Parts: sequence; structure tokens; C-alpha cells
Amino acid sequence: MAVTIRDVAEASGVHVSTVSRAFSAPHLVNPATRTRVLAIAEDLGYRPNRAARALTTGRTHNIGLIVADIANPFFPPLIKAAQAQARLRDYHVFVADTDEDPQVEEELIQTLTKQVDGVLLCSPRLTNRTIERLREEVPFVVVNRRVKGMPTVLMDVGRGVRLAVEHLTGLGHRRLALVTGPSGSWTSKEMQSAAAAMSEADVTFLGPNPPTELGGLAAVTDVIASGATGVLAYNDLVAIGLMEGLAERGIAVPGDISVIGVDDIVPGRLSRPKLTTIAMPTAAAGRIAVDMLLQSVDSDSTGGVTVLETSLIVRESTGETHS
Amino acid sequence: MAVTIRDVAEASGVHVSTVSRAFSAPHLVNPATRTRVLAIAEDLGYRPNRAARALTTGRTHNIGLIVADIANPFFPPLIKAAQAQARLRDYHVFVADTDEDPQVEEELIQTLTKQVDGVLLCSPRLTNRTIERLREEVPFVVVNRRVKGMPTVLMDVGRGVRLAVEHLTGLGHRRLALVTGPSGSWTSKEMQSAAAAMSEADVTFLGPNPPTELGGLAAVTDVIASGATGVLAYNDLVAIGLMEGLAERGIAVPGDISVIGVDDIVPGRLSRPKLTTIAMPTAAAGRIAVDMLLQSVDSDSTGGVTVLETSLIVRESTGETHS
DNA sequence: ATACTTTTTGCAACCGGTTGCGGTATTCGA
DNA sequence: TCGAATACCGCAACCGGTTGCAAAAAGTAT
Repeated sequence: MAVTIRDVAEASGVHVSTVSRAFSAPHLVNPATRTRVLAIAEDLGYRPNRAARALTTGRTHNIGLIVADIANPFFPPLIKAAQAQARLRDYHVFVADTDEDPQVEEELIQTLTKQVDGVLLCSPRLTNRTIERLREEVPFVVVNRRVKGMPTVLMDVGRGVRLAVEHLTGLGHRRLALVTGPSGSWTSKEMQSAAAAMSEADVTFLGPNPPTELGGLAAVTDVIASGATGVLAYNDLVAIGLMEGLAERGIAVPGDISVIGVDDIVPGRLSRPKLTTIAMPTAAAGRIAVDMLLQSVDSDSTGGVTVLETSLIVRESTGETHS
Repeated sequence: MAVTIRDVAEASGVHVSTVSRAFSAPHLVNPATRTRVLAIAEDLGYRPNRAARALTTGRTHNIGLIVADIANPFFPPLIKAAQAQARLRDYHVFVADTDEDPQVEEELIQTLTKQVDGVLLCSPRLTNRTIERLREEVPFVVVNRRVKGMPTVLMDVGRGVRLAVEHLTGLGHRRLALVTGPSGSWTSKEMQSAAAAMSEADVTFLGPNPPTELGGLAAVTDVIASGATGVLAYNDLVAIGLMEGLAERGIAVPGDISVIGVDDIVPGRLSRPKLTTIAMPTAAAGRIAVDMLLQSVDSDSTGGVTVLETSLIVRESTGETHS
């Protein structure tokens, strides 16, 4: 059916090995025959079969990308960037969604290992132990979580949190609240420790909460009870839910309470009032994670930790306090 | 390095072919030896190499999923559903982003064909001719576009548009506007013809516009000039941009002008006012498209056309007109 | 016990490439 | 002019499975 390397060999009167080399080791074949072979291959519409190649070389030229929830607006820019970068390096990417289920996550990794040269694990829900065990079977790069001795891409939310707190205190806020995320979340822990280290303000921790709009909605009463005039939410969705809930009770944002989110996802940019937020460099993270992965694939390096800067984007949901 | 079928064969004292059959043709091997082999395989941590298997069977158990823009909120639910459905059928999915570039799209398909059993083309930008040519090389299912004689999943926006127009006319609107999308878009054409067929109202067509928030923003002056009190936008992003622009000019939604979007993406659910929209069954489309693809993969069927229903979700951006 | 099925297993070729090794042909140095 | 280095190419084994064919084993009928 499909045209193989043997067809090309036959058509050009050379051995298959010569055709093979014409593609993957050009310096080992006479320029003249090489161009001839290439022309004939082009003519016949020959495309090397990557699966067959993988069998001998041990390189599939595929990578796996595992995320908890594709539909979470935080991930698509990362996936997009990772995919584009992979393509640049002549790699294809399997994308898999675990539905936040560690079991599924592990299974996925297991079945994927033989088909990929490495996998990108984004905000994994697996235990460190499991990750370390799986690591024996395939190279990893972990995004958004710190795992001992493993190549990692981190986003420095701590800095974002500090900027956010400074922003709020600069506007006169003294009593702040932090709506935390899932208890297993590395980001959430980072946010807490960064906030706790700030002496300028008095911050109370609320949660844990699901990282969704509903989670924000659910946190409204606690926020009000805390007496805080400035709130930092685990992410933009939570922040939006929160603003939703505050609006329902007639509490003005930013008039009465200022709200800051995290991630800078599209919905936050479109909300009313527009959300002040800590921007996460997700696209850069995807790009860099791919490069780190490919590097660790063909150099067996131990792999370091890359920390990406975050920044505060001030929009309309924060303002001076009048209390 | 990795444990192969030969390791298992040796460890269990049988020939590799027996091991192979123990996995992929159970009825051809003695139940006793089968369980023994399976146990030993499990013990050794053996996982069949799908790439190797693909070489002989011609089935990679992978599918490709090509979209114009992963970051467009319309796609993630579709990708997620497709991926989940594929997993159910023991398939993995390559996701690729064409960045709206037909050239990239074609290249992607070319390099993917050898690695997949079929590909899902979502809102392709390629010409019909190209698609038909590519079809020779690999089975397709096309989503969101009609291509002659090819398995297709369509969402019936026409119905949604009719519901939307009825909704608006029911609220007293007589002058309507339709902000159209990219000129190549099948959906946009469908919307236009559906709207044109409605006799209850007088609808003017505006555009074409880019299918983004900016596109909506750009359409504001035209919308105002048209004198319409009810506007149907190409999609939710356009609708949001439109509302944004109207707000800037002090025009109330839905007080002065009612706005309806298409897609029911997350940002629309979170906008203020909440967007009335035509919901597209993207998840169902992803699921069904995968099933159709797998079916056409192993039955060589000609493949039909599946049309999915859309519905109108009334929220806060539409109301009675006072003009 | 014999002949005939049926079940279970082994053998070996094959899928589509890659690659170490060795053989020619050509070029280079002296 | 001749030996040696070099460039180019073919041979054949191999990657990790699958599968048609045939042999061996087990079961069945007579």
C-alpha cells in the first residue's frame, strides 16, 4: 500500500541502506546519488515510517504531555506552546487528560512510556514516590511541582504573591485574606508561605477550596467573616466566583473589597470588573519544559530546576480601601 | 534495557509466539500456560511495545487530532472528550495546533499519517481539494465543516440561530444584526443562511470579522450604525468584545441592545452581564467523532454525516426592547 | 489399537527501517 | 607506479512484535 524505503531503493537502483543513509546520514552517501534518491523518493511520495525507525533507534520522536484537565483554561496555552516547540524539534506530542485522577495518571504514563522518549508532567497529582519509581522507565520533566532531583519548571508564584501584597498594602489595605487551593497543590503551599512571610499586613488563610469558580463562590462567607478588605485567590476562576458571590450580596469590587487572582487566564481578562492578577508564564513554561525534556532525553543529564518569573497585572478589581 | 517478549518467553519456557498469542489471541493458547505466561509477564513488568506491534499489524492505536488553535476556548472541551473516548477504546491521541495556517495543517497531517490510524480534523482551513487528496493516505473525520462524501460531525447552528432569532423577536426586537466570522468559516455561512431565512425580523449582516474579542470590539460602530437592537455574534468571544465596546460608549446590555453569542464557552458564562448564547455540543462532537473515526478505520465504511443539536441558553444579555 | 480431529505450540518469515562490517572504486602521497 | 587512505555502497543482522504453516500433543470415534 504505502511506499516504503524498498520501493525507493528499487526505483533508484540502489540498496535500501543507501536510501536510508540518504535520509539519516547524508555525509555517508555520494551527493549525486543522494539527490537522485531524494528526488525519486519525493516523486513516489515516500515518507519514512517513524514507528519503524523508532524500533531500531530507540527514539520515537514523540513526547507525552499529561495534564489534570485540558479544559482548565490554565493549560491550553501551555499545551499549545509545548506542542509548537516540539514541532520545531521534529517531535510530536501525545496529550492526555487525567481528570484529576492519580490512578488514571499512572496508567497513562505506563501505556505511554513505550511510545515516547519522555513525558511532561504538569501539576501532577501523583505522590513523589510514585513519580520517582516511574522515572526509571522514562525521562520526565515536571512542571509546577518540586520533586527531588528531577528536572523541573517552576513558576515563582511567591514573587507574585509578594508583589500582590505590596500592591494591596500600598493601597492602604491592612487586613488581607488568602483563599487557598487544593491541599495537595504545590502552588497553594508556595502562596501560603510567601504570604505568611510578609509582615506589612495581617493575612488570614481560608480554605482549602476546589480550584474553580464554585470554590470561589463557596468562600464568600468566610471572606466576609474574616473582615479582610483585600483578597488573594488561588486562581482566576476562584477569584471570579468570589466576585460573583460578592456582587450577589451587594458588596462592591473594588469599592469594598479588592480581589486578586492568579494565572491571567482569558476569562479573567474579560470579567467585569477586569481582574487584577498574577500572570503565570505558561507558554514559556511549556516551551522550556519541552527543551529541558529533549535535552535530558539525549544527554542523560541530571536536569536542573528552572524558575520562571511571574508578574502582577493590575486591572480593575483592586483599589484603595476606605475602611 | 526494557523487558521484551523474548525475556518473557525465556522466563516461562515457551516460544515468543506463544507469549504473543497469550496477549493478542488468548483462545489459541492453553488456559494454563496462558495464565502462567501472563503472571510471569506481570512479574517482569512487561509491556508490549505498541510501535513494534504497529509495524506488523498496521494498526498504531493512535489517532491524530488537529485543531486551529488549542488556546481557543472552543476546542479544549472537544479535545478532552475526544481524548477520553479514545482512551476508552485503547487509543492514544496526538494533538496538534496549526496556528490557523493551512500550510502547517497539511504538513502536520503528512508527518502524522504514518503514526496514526486516522485523524480528526476540526474546523479545517484546508481546501476541500486538499482534504480529498490527503484522504487517500489516511482516514479522516471532519468536524465542523462539510466535505463531500467524507465522514463528518456537524453542529446544527442553523437551529440555534432560529431559536435565537425567535427569542429576540419574542422580546419585541425587529431590527437585528449578525456579526459574521471569517469568510472561510462553514459555521458563519450556516448562520447567515439560517438568519436570512427568517421572515419575522429584518437582519443586516456585518463583517466578516476575526473570531475574537477584538473582532467584536471592531464591530461596535457598525452595529450601532445598523440601528439593530438585537445582535447575534459569530461566537462568544466576539460577543464579549462587542459588549465591552458597547459598555465603553455607555450603551446598556441588555437595556439598549441585546447580545447573543455562540459556543457557550467558559468566559461567556462568567461575563457581566452573563451571556445568552447558542450552546455547541463540543464534548459530544469529540466523543462521536472519535467513534466514527475508529469505525471507519476498521470497517472501511463510507461514513455518514452526524448532525448534533444546538440549543439556546438564555442568560442576562438579552431582554425586551424599548424602542 | 487405529485413524482422524482438534488443540496447543514451535518455526520462521515478515513489518520498515538502521547500522556495523566488509568490499570496491577512487583518490592521494611518495 | 604502487600501496594506503578514503569515499561510497551493499550485505545481512537486528529492533520487538505478529502470524501462516506445520508439527506435536491430546482427545474422539470406531
